[in-house]
Amino acid sequence: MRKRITQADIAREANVSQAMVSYVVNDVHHVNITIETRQKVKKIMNELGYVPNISAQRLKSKKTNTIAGIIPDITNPFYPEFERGIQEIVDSKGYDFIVYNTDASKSKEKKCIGSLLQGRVDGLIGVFFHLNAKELKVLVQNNISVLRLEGRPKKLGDLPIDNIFVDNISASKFAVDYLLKNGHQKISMISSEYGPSCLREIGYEMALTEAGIERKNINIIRDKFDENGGYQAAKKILSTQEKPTAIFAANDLIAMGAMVAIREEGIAIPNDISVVGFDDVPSAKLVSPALTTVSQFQRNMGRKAAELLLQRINKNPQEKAINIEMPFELVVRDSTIKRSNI
Amino acid sequence: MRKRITQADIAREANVSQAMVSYVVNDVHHVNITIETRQKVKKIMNELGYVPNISAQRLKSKKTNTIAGIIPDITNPFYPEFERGIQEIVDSKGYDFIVYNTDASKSKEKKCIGSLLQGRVDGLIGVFFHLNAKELKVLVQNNISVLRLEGRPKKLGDLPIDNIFVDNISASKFAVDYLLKNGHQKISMISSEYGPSCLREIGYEMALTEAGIERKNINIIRDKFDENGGYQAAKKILSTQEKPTAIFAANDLIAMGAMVAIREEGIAIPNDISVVGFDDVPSAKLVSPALTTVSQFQRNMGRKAAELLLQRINKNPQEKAINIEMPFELVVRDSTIKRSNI
DNA sequence: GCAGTTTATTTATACGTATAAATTTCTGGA
DNA sequence: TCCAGAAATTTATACGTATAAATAAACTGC
Repeated sequence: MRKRITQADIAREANVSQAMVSYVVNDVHHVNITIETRQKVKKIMNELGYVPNISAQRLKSKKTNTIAGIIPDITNPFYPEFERGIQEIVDSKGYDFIVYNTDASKSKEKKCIGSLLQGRVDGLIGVFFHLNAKELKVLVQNNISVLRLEGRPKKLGDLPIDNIFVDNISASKFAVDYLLKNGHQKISMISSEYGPSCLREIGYEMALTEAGIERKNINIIRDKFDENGGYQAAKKILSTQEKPTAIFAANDLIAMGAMVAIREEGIAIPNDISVVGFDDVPSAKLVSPALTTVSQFQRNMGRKAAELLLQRINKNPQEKAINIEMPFELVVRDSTIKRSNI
Repeated sequence: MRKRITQADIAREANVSQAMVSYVVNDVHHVNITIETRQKVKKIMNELGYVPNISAQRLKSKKTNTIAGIIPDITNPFYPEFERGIQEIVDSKGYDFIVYNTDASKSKEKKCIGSLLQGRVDGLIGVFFHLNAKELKVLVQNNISVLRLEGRPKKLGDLPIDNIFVDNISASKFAVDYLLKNGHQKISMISSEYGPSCLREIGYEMALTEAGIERKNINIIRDKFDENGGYQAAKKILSTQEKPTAIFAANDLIAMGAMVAIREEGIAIPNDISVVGFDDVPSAKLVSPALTTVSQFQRNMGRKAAELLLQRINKNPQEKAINIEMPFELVVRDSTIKRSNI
C-alpha cells in the first residue's frame, strides 16, 4: 500500500509551488503558465500517478457532486428503472448517486434527512410517503435542493421544492374507463394504505361514478402493496358469492399476487376475470397472461427528474418551485378481454 | 438559506476553543472536560443546530465511511435483493453506499475503478465480468478493500481480494440432476456469453455426461442474458423437429423469456416441456406456472459480503484473501414435472 | 535605460475537523 | 503557604485542495 500522491508531492518533485500544480491540474485559464512548466508538471503527475483527493476538493469547494435518491425499496421493481434513469444523467455530469431505502417508514425517512444534513449531497430526488414540504424545509435552508416524485401536482408554496408527477388520478381513471368500455360492470379494486394508492382509488371511483355504476359495485379492498397483499385481497374478493368480472390493482405486484390467487381458485384470466395493474414493471410482460397495466415510463421519468434537479442545483437554487407533469400510457396485454355477455 | 454552523461558531458563542467543541462532539474520553463546559457546549450546539461537516471529517480522518457496489445492472432483478442485503449491514455501521452499474461492459468497469481511485470509498463489493485481480490491484495499493462476487472459488494470490461465491457448477449440476431424476433425457440449455453462464454450462454438461446422456442430446444455445435472449433462443430450439422435454436456462430472465416463446408455440409447461431457471428472482414465483429455479439467497449473500468487507476494512486490510462459499437451494415449483413416459 | 505592462510564479489563506502538545488552572498534602 | 501533580483548556498543526493577492521576472515602447 503506497502513499497517496498529493499536489505537494508533485510540486516538490517539479520544483514548483503547490499552487502551480493545482492550476495545471484544473487548467485554470486566467492564469498564465509557460508551456514548459505545464508539461513538466503533467509529466510528473503521470509518473507518480496523481489522483485528486475528492474529500479535499469537496471541503474546499463546498460542493459534494453527489445526489441522493430516497425511495421506499429498490426491490420494488418500479424503482430500478427509475434509478437508472437518474443515474444516466447524473453520471454524465460527474455526480455520484447514493440510494436510500426507507421501506416507506416515517422514521427512516426522517433518518435520511438527518443524514443528508451532514452535507453528503448537493441535492436529492425523493419519494416521500410521510414527510411533507415543511419537514423538508431544513434541507433547503442548508442549500440542498429537493425534487419529489409525486402522484399529482402539488400546491406550490414559497419553498423551492420541485415536483415531478404522473397524474395518477387520470391514469387510473383511464385504466378503469378502458375496462368499462370493454363491458365490465363489476370491477373491484385492490389497493393499499400508502403512497399513490389513494390517488389511484380516486381515479377508480371517478370512472365508476361517471359511468353511473351503482354504489354497491364500487368496492375497494386494501392490503399490503406487494404480491402477498394482492394474493390475500384477491382471496377475499373471490370468496364472495358475486364475483367481479374485473380487478383493478393499485400496482403490478398486487396484480400479480391477485393473479396467483385467481388461478388457484381455478378461475380463468381473462375469460372469467380481467386484471389490470399499474406501473408496467419489467415482469408484467412475462407473467401469463401478460398483464395489462399503466406505464409511467420510469426510466424516462428518472432522467427528467435528474435533469430538473441538476438544473436547480446549478442555476437557480432559490427560484420558485415548479410541477412537471409526465405522460402515462395504458399498455394493453392479455390479462383483459372484452366482455360480450353483459 | 442560512449559514452553516461550524465548531468555530459554537466555540465563539460558548467562549471556549474550537478544540473543546470537537472533544465534546466526539465524546473523547482521554481528555477531561468539566460537566459545566460540556453542558454549555452541548446546549449551544442544539440551539444553533450544529451538524458536523462530513467532507471535513473525511479529509481529516482519511476515511470516507462509504462503500461502493459495482454491479452490471440494478434492473436485473437478481441485484436489488443483493443490494439491500449489503445496505442493511453497511447502514448499521454508519457507512454510505454508492451503486455503479457497468452494463457488463469492460469500459464501464474500468471507469468505475478510475472513479473510485479518487478516494470516494473505503472498499467495494464488485461483480466483474471483465476485470481480473491484477487489474484491481491498483485499488488495493491505494488502500481500498475489494471483495468480489464470484461463481466459484478463485485461486488466492497474494492480493488481499476476498471472494464470496455460490458454487455455480454444483448448483447447476444439481438442477439438471433433478431433471434427470424426473425422467428427462433430452434437456436443452439456454445460456449467454457473459458472467456466470459458462460455469452453469459446465454443471449442465457434467450432469448429462455423468448420466451417460449421448453427446447429441447435449445442446447449448447462447443469446443475450435477458428475457429477449431467452425468447429468441427458445424459438430456435422449438423450431427443430426433435424438441427437448426440458429446458435449463442460465438465469430466470432467460427462463421467463423462454416460457413466453413456449406458450406462443402452444406447447404446455410443464406437461410438454419443463423449465428450470437460476437465481430465484422475486417474479419467479409470480409467473405461471411458477418457475422452478435455484436460489442463491441474494439478500443473505449481500449481508455476508458486506460483513466480510467491513471486517477487512477495519481489521486486516492486508491479510491473506479468503474464499467464502454460500449455500444454494433448488426451489421446486410448477414449471417442472416428473416424466412418466420415458 | 527605465517606467509601465504583461507574464509567470509564489505566498498566504481558507475550507471544517481531529488531535498532539503546550499551557493554565485547580487540587490536596506537607 | 507552597508545590507537585492532576485536571481543564488552549494553541498549533495537519488533512489536500483552490484561489486571491503578492511578488518576481520578462517584455514593451519611447
